[in-house]
Amino acid sequence: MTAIKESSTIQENKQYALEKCPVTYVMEKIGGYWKPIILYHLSGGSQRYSELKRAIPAVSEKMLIQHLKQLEADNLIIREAKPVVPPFVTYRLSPAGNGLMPVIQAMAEWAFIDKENGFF
Amino acid sequence: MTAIKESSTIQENKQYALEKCPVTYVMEKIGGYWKPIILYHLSGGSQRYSELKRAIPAVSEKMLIQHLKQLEADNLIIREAKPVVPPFVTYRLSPAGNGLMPVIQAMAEWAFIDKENGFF
DNA sequence: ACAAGTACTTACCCTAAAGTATGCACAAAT
DNA sequence: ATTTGTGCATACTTTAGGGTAAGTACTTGT
Repeated sequence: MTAIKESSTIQENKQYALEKCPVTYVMEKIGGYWKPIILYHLSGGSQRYSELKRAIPAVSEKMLIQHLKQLEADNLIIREAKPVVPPFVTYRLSPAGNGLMPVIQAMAEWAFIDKENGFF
Repeated sequence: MTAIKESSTIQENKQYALEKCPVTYVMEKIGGYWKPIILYHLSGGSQRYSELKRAIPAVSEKMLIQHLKQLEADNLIIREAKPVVPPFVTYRLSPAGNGLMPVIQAMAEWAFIDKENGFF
């Protein structure tokens, strides 16, 4: 699963910055490139693993589960597996994950405004 | 300045995803770990380079200028240099950068709520 | 008998991003 | 005369993140 290493200078410094800057705190949780994108795709309701995979073709399977596991560990999403075969696993937002929707929404809105204005 | 390479599989795939997912679009602009943090510190008004440095001690100088240059290139911040010595350079949000404030605000708010609920 | 679909896991490798360190130009202060 | 501060640039190394590929277990469809 390629765990994330914890020590090194940046990790320690981050620890310090965490207490000062709320945005830093958020970046620790959804700072990766893919996490906000995954959360966005879950904003419409629960999705199966394979649905997410198809919805985000740019992400490799490894990255997808890795980030799903991390999001689950951070209590942002909830995994539900039905004990059938073939497997049937769905992911959905937790209450805490739902609390992030204003962030994701704001992102989506800004993207549209930005495109309208031709800033790209 | 260590420029960012453009090609490779992920870049091409991102290109595709860009047209489908607004959040992906946003991540291309402020997806790095530091960018939202920098923007947050500029939300209170213009800051000198050295002020930013002190405000975000966890970031190395290299990362700081690198991201400031990228943010400037993406028209999210504006650099102003007074031709004096020692140099006097300030950074502030551009109109487009200001449009991102709802995102940053939403992040900050979520961080506070999350901490209150003891989700960490 | 074989392929296909599901939700992963694991291993190996490679590269982009970040760390570290140093240099620069110039002026004011000590 | 040396140090201090400013806003960077540049080289050199390390590491974390991601790519690719293969395997697993079990069932349904052909």
